[in-house]
Amino acid sequence: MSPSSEGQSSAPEVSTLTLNRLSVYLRCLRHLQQLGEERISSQELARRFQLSATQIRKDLAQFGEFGIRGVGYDVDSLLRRLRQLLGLDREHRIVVVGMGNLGSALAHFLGFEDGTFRVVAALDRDRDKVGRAVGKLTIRHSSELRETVRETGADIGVLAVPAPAAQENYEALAEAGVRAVLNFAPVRLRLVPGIATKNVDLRIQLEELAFLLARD
Amino acid sequence: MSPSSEGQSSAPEVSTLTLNRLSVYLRCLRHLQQLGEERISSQELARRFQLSATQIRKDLAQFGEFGIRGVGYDVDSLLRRLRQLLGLDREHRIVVVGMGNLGSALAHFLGFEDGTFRVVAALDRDRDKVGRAVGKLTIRHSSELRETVRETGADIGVLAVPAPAAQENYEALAEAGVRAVLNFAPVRLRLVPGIATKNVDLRIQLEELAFLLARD
DNA sequence: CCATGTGAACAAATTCACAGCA
DNA sequence: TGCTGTGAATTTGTTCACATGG
Repeated sequence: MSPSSEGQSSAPEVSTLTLNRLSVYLRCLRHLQQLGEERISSQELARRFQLSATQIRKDLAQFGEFGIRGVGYDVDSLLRRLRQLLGLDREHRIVVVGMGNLGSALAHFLGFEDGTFRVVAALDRDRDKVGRAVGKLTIRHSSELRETVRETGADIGVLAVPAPAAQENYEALAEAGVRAVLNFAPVRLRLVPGIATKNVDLRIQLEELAFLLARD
Repeated sequence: MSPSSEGQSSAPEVSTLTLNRLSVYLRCLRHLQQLGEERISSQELARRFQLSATQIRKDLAQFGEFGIRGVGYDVDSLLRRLRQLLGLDREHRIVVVGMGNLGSALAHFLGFEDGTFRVVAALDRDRDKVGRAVGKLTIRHSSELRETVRETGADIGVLAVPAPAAQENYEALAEAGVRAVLNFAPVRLRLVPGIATKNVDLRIQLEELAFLLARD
């Protein structure tokens, strides 16, 4: 099993690897668009961003014929298709649970001003933190999770609580109606069916670097 | 190419996937050790933490025979072997570049009190931030990177600067003598040979969730 | 015996090589 | 002609099934 556990979907099964590359392509295209480029070939895209041309084509071809043979891809329209494909044509609302260092930073950091992701609530179980401001938000108490999700229409939960509190808060998020969770706590969650769950484990990343350092 | 670009090592080539699972096993074992468990079979480990027993054995077997046939693994000694294998038997020193929300949080968060990773310096290019405290550290100016790395013996750099400044600061870290970099900036870095480089891209994680949400 | 360690079977992902179309 | 889209070949990763040995 991959260290980043996945949720469960139904349709033609697109892999996490592919999906993450689509995000990369999307970013590259945004960049090109800002540079005023109108067309790009897989070759050129690969060269500029250190990607694989064949893989770009394979990845895209999974979802339809987006390119023009002999020419390449139209930057604007590919951008549009990718955004749609990734579900970025509507805004996602994020509730962050756990207002420690990391949680507070994430509450600031995960809001993008482009109508894709917006942080709509910040919660903590520490009563002393409740009422404090985090950016434009006011911290609410964790016990108000259900109301918060209902009122704000949050569909994504970000877990930034200490490890021992993670499972409990994860389940609370699921209960409260969130459909996806990004977990920063260093634990293996017992997954709730129907909730798309991803782990971001910073210690694991550091340990990988430590291994590579030990190897030379 | 994987969205998390790897550095380059020499020896028997162990995959990122395996490596990350080893980190997971390590964590599970720490947990078991705290519970006072002395022995564990791959089966039992798999059951408790939702892993695959065969895969645990394959992963471990790559590095030697750690188990006792008919019995299982000795928690303590396996823990020791894994720590050693992952290069966690010595302390790694981290310098964080970029003291925005995320950088400051990481400076707090990435220090573990167990002799494996310690944040030894925090830098920013904004003169107004220089001199401020972040935890027990005082922010220094980015131009002092080289001296900072020399003085502190930092071997890992954490990049938490805005996207446009990432490449430049990445190369500066490499120049300054750091051997590994964990990049949080949402860019595809042009890699410096000999520098182990990993990307943690939070937007990509969110976009994966967005896709999964769009799919039902 | 029983759980590890492992070759062999299988599955997934990537790369190759080229057919097909603007 | 030149680049996309794609089957076929290859490589990489996972699972199976069992021989091995404490």
